[in-house]
Amino acid sequence: MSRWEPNARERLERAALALFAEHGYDATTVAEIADRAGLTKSTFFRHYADKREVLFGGQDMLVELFTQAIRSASPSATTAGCLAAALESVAVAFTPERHDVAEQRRVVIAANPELRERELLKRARLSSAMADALRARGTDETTARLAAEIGVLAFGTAYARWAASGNRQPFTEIADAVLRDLQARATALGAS
Amino acid sequence: MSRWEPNARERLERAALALFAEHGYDATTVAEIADRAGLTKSTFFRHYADKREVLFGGQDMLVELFTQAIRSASPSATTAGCLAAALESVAVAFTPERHDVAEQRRVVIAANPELRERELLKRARLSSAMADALRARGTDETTARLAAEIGVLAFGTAYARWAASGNRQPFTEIADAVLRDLQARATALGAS
DNA sequence: CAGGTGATGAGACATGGTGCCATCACCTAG
DNA sequence: CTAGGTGATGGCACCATGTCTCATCACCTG
Repeated sequence: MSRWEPNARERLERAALALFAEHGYDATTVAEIADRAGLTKSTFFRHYADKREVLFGGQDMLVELFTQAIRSASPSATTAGCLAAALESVAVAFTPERHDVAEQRRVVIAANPELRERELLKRARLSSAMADALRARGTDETTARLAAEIGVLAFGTAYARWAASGNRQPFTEIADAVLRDLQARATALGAS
Repeated sequence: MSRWEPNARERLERAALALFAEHGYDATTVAEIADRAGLTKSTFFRHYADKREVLFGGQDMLVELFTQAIRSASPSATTAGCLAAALESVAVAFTPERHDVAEQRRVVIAANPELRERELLKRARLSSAMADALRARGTDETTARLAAEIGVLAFGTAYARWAASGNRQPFTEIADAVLRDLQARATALGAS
């Protein structure tokens, strides 16, 4: 178990989540996280730009899934159809066996303003990437931004419901229902 | 010009904006800001929770204006009508004489990821407050959240256009056009 | 076995941010 | 006019985050 144990990132993420859940985010120092992972502060910051990032390792994959789904959608698909496809494509990241970790992570983030702020940044990046992907297939500027915002709102709502304690409903079903609801309300709102 | 010069907050905000514009946000220390304002680091942190906050002093007023406009809207007003009223009510904060400072502030924030992140937090608070105000007048949960998101998107777009160099169009006109555009797109998006 | 490569360790350093206590201006009671 | 109370400030110690540089070590390759 020397210096070259593999999976440094994974070890750091596990250690961080466990310590945050036990003592809280503020009361946990980077040195403690690194210690628990058998590493040092230096190595932590070589893997993560700051302390918050250790909880957001999977975000790049999420962005990739969203944009890939939109890029590979049929040219004749509607914008709303693209949103549905994008939401469906990320379901692979929210399998039942990841449910417990997701819930733990959700609680930790919810308890700390600094982490909620970082989550907003991640959501904004997601929205921005979706808008780019929509524009790339010819959607006009305003619709692209609006649809991306609705998509992120739907994702956030669906993720929260999926991760909430006790709810074992598949992510796809939740996301589908949320998106349909939002779409209907958008119609009513625009028509008023 | 001793210890008890008044308007400490205002002096700190001016000093901070000037230094950020000249040397950049990162290259400016809190001690330098305080020095320039004739104060000390201690006093800075007594007025602002952290270094970023010094650029977001007017946010509470913005929230107040938005929610007040929605609260005082006619019970028979549509949700979209509430958004329009809210956007119109904040125009008092964006008078021509504040244009230059706003533009300077916009540039500083745009140049720094940390500050952009904080701006997202402020927008989220705005959205949350608007959704609360809408719910308070009977709007259903989903519509309230969606409308608040659209309202903030409209505000952000309008503010950016208003503050952008050279544009001297009144805020009200810009906001109105942006909101109408978004409303039309929302209809089309929902109907697809 | 010599050298290159890449991840890690170690420690100095600046800054952000917190906490405590002393200081000073102003106000008010007596 | 003085004594004390109040509130904003200064000064300083302190810890954690985050940056930087250099040494170290494992592994691989010629």
